[in-house]
Amino acid sequence: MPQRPASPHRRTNDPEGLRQRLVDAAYIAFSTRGYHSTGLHELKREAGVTGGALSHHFPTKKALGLAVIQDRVAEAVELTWITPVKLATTTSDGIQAVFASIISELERKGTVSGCPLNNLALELSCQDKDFQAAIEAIFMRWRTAIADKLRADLRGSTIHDFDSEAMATLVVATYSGAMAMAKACQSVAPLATCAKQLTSIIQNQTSLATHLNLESGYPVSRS
Amino acid sequence: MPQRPASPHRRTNDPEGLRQRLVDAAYIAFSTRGYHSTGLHELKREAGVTGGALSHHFPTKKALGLAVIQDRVAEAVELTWITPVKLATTTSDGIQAVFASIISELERKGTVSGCPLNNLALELSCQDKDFQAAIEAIFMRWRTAIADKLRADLRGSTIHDFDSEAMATLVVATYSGAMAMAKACQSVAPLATCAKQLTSIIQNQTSLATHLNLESGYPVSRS
DNA sequence: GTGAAAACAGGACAACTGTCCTGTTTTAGT
DNA sequence: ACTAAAACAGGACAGTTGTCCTGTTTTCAC
Repeated sequence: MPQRPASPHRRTNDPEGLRQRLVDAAYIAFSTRGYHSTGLHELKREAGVTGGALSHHFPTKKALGLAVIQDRVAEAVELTWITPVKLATTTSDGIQAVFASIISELERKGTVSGCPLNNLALELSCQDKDFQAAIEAIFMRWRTAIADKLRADLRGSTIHDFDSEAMATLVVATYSGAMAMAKACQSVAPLATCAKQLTSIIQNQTSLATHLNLESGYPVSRS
Repeated sequence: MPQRPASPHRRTNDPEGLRQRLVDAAYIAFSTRGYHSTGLHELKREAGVTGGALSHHFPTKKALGLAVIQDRVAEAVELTWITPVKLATTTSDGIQAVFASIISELERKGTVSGCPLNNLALELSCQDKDFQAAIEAIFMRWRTAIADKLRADLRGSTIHDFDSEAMATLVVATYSGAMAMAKACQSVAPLATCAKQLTSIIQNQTSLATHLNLESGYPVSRS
């Protein structure tokens, strides 16, 4: 009698690869359709994995969600925001470039599914302490990176009353909210508008601070 | 034989009141726990209604969600944002008052469950066209109300290069995003920071425009 | 080679989801 | 008073949810 059945579904053990496939599929699903709207059976089908494999790598749905946040969402923020801003010549330029990149990407794919971090933040922050902590850490890192860049911009010019942390918070908040509005009206218009406003504000703010720093009553006229 | 049983659950028909109770309970549940995280059985228990009553007033969960958005969420935006801003002496004052009011309310209740409109927008916009349209309409009304107030502020002073619509978009986006950050870190700090930044920006922007409008190189010193 | 642990397969399971259905009671028109 | 419709009661229903369980296969240390 065959201990090995006729065609016993040959498989190649690849724990790392399987895990990546799972988290990838979950990241896409959670980001677009939402965490609670995505069933695990549905997810298993999309990722091409069985229940045994899923429960082996992630004993609960929460563990999978946490992995998505810490691995994929954090990475996405790093790639689309933090690195481009850090590499840009100035914060204003970096922000403008990031917005432009995201807008063109959205126009290419047709629909606005929103910022993955924001989507999961609003859905999960109040539901679980671990989710909240993981998401908060990403927001913190994001905000800090922009604040650092803003401070680097002002290196040399001795300006006192410019709050880099506050401005970084404004930038992150404005982007998040603009993306929410873009998702609500399925249009990139709010993003384009806020991008323009933000760069204008930062440039005004920094140049204004520079002028005030001259401690005289009149600004430097540029004509 | 008793056609009328011993104690046959006397009830008082009150279609309007029952509907209100249902939408109220659903508004609270959807705003805090989310649309998909709220089961209808759970909701029936909280509202104190039976399945028959629920399905009579709202044949589907979507119908209930739509009623929550159009009745309660729209009203909430009207009460907490549009009316206060409209009644304020200036847009900047109105915005500051709204933020202060919301912040103190959040501090009183201890937890940050987020902006109801934003919560439902991110959860439902991509899921259903009707939801998206209803939410988009509220965003539109919100933004337009602020833009109108900004234009009213500038009545008299002939300023050309101030885009009220863009500034209104910025205000709504910044508030939405700040509330999202506040929810993510369970702190009102982002709201307080963005409130300060916003009022500063509006005042700088309008006064700067006024100064530029003088078409001279120096601003009006106020001392 | 042998044993043990890791890596998977495949399905069972109870709990829950939203919807619907059959009755009963109240209301209102005539 | 009679009747039809509206307003509810209470539960049944099939589908789905996340989790868990028993096997089988691969890997690896010794």
